[in-house]
Amino acid sequence: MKIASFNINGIKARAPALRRWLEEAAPDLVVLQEIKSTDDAFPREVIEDLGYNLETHGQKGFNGVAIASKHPIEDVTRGLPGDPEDAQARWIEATVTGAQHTLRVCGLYLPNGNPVSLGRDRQPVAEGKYAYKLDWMARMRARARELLRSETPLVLMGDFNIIPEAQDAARPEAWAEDALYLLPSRAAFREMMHLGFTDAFRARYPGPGHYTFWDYQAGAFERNDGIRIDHLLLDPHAADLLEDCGIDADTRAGEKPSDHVPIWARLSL
DNA sequence: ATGGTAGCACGGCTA
Repeated sequence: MKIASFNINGIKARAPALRRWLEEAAPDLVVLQEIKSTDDAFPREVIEDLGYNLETHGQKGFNGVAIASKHPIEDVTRGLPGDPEDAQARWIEATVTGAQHTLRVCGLYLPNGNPVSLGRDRQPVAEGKYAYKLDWMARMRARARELLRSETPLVLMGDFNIIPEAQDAARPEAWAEDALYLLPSRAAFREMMHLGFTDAFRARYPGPGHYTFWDYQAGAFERNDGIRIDHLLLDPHAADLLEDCGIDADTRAGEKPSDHVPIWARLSL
């Protein structure tokens, strides 16, 4: 089964590019982020016409996630547990069944966290949007712990808005005081990983120069000034099924592209 | 210090 994640940055603007990629890459399942649409306004035919089932968790104007799958989508839940006050649409879960295994999928759009206010000592202060990011990551870790107890294949994938290591940025120094790279952000990500997750891409491609996002501004893509912030995390059961993984960087060079590109993995489910 | 680009939706926020 080929599974993928793609931050499309607006379903209405991205419908043609998304359709082209779905036809070309033909994933069995894809989680989408930044659909920037309510469930009602989502142009479902863009995805359903290609033979996918679709479950959305939308919000007006911002955020919003979805799961599309050629297999039936079962046991869907919407929203990240842990804060009933949190109205932002950033988390969706579902179960799909392959020939031999069942897979629990979490599709996520982790908060960006900028701007970060720095104290007199130039250390980040956990307030406002940055506090929301760190709180959200603690809630994600708690949910991951719960899901790991089932001892069945589990994958967390999406736009994590985290640059895990210096080698995941073309110019790490440019991100030194950014919420995507600050030490508390990377530490929280490592805490998650230490529950037992495998970064599917890193498992197959060690080394620098692999990115999933290039800013629209200042010709970042042409200069390959990118960062790797979209990730596919596998629990030990799913990691044992990993066959292949890749980044479809060429979609960034297409017509009216998203600023992110798809990442995918093949699991022997 | 600022501005560079894009999406949603039509003003200003988010990234």
